[in-house]
Amino acid sequence: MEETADMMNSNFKLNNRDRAVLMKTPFLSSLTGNSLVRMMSTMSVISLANRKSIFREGENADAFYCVLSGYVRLYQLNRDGREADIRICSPGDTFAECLLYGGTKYRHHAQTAEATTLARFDMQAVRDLAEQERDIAKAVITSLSKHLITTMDCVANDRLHTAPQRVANYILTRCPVDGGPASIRLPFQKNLLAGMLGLAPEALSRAFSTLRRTGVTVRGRVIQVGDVQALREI
Amino acid sequence: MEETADMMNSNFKLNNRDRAVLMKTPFLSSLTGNSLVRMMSTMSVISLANRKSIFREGENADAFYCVLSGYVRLYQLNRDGREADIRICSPGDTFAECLLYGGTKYRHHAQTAEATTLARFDMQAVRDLAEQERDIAKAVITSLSKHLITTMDCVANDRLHTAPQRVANYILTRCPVDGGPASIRLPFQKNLLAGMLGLAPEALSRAFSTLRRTGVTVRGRVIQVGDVQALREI
DNA sequence: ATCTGAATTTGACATCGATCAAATCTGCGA
DNA sequence: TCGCAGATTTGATCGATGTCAAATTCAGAT
Repeated sequence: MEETADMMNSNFKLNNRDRAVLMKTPFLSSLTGNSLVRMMSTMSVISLANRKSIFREGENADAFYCVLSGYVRLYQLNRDGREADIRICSPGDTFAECLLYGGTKYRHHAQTAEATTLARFDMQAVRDLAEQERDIAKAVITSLSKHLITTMDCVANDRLHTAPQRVANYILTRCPVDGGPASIRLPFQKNLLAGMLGLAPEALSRAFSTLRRTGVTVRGRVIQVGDVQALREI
Repeated sequence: MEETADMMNSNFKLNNRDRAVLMKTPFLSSLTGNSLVRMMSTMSVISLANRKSIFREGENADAFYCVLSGYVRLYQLNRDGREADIRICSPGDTFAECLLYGGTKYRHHAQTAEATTLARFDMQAVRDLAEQERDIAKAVITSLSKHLITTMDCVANDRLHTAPQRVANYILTRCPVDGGPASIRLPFQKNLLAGMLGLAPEALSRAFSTLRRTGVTVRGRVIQVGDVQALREI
C-alpha cells in the first residue's frame, strides 16, 4: 500500500522552514551548544495529514509537542458529546508541556486541523535534561510562563469581550500599528479562528458582518480594514 | 494615626497556619536546606485589609505573591469600566509568578477580597536563585505547570459547561467521593464563587436554585447535597 | 474549466446569562 | 435586641450566542 508524503509518519531531517520555526520556540531559542544538541536528540519529527488524532484525553502522557507547520486543535467533549476547542496551536506553539511536572495523563484530545508537522519531545527525557542543564530548565520556565500568560489572556478575552470585540482584537494583533487602512490574510480556515476565539463558526461569521459597519471587509481569507484606529474603539 | 492589626503592613514572623500553607505551596514544598533558606530570605509577609489593591495593570512587576490566608481577586476592566474577574486566588495559590520570565508589567489588577496575608517574593531575587539552584528552578517549573493546568481547565470549564454545571462541578470537587449525601461550607462569599466560575452573582444564585431540583440545598454558606452521584449527572 | 464536497453564510429560533431594580436576608456593631 | 450596610435573591427584560437547516460560496481534483 502506498501513502502520500502527507500521510507519512517520518523521522527525516527537518526542512529549513520547520527548522527555523523550531529554533524560534521559547523552548529552543535560548539554547546553545551542548544543551541544544541534547535537546534535539530527544526529539523526533512527525508529519500528519489533516484530522489525525495526536493523542486522546486520559492517555498516558509520554511526549509533548511543538507545531512546526500546520495547526493543532486541543478540544474536549461535553456531556452531550459536543466538541469545544480549548486551544488552537499554530506553528511555534508548544502543547502538553505542562505535563512535564503537572501530571501523567493527557487532559484533552489533540487533533491536526491541517496537514501538520510536529516536533515530538520525549517527556521523560526532557524531564531528565531539565534537571541536569540549567539553561534547559530556564527554557522550560520561559516556555511555561509565556504559555500561561496567553492562556490567562484567553480567559480574560472570553470573559471580557463580545464576539465582534474578540474578532477586532484578533485582527488588530496582525495589523501594522499605525492607524490607516490595512489588509491581512488569515493563515487558516475561519473554522479555526472561531475555535481560537471560543465561538461557534456561525457566531464568527456574524461578528465579521457586524464589523462591516466599522469598515472591515472580508473576502475569503482576505480581511481589509478601512481604518485600524476605528477598530480599536470597538 | 493608629491602625488596626488588619490594616497593617508587617514583616513579622509567620503564624503557624500561614507557615503551613506556605510550605505546601508547589513553590516551597519540594525545597530543603539551603535552597529553602535562600528562598525564604527573598520573601516578606504582608497583611492587608479587605479590598486593598495589591497591584494595578501596567505597573512594573517587581514581585509575585502567594496567598497565605484570605483571598485575592485578579480582574480586568472592559471598555465600559466594568470589572471581570480573571481568577480568584485562595490560600496556597501563587499569582503573577508567570512574570518571572514572561514580561515586566502586571497584566491585571489584584485586590484583596477579604482580610488577607500574602507572602511577597522579590521577582529579581527569585529569578537569580532559579538560575543558581536546580531545585528552585524545578519548583518554579512545578508551580507554573500546575498553574497552567488549572488555567486551561478554567477555559475548558467556561467553554464547555453551563452555569449549573459549573456550580455542580465546584461542589463535587469539595465533596467526599462516595455517592451518598454530603454537606459542605463555602470558605468565602458567594460573590467570589461567582467570580471563580465566570458568572455574575445573580447567575450563581439562579444556578443554585436550578440545582435545588437535583437535591441541593443552600442556606447561607452551607450547601447540602442529597445525592452526590445525582449531581455528577448534571 | 467544471464538478463536487466542504466551508461559510444566512435565517429562524431557543437559550443562556447579563443587567437593572427592588425585595430580602444576614451578620455585625451599637 | 435593634438597626444598618452589605450580600443575596428574585423579577423582568434584553442582548448575545448557540443550534439547526437551508442557501451559497469556495477550493481542490478531474
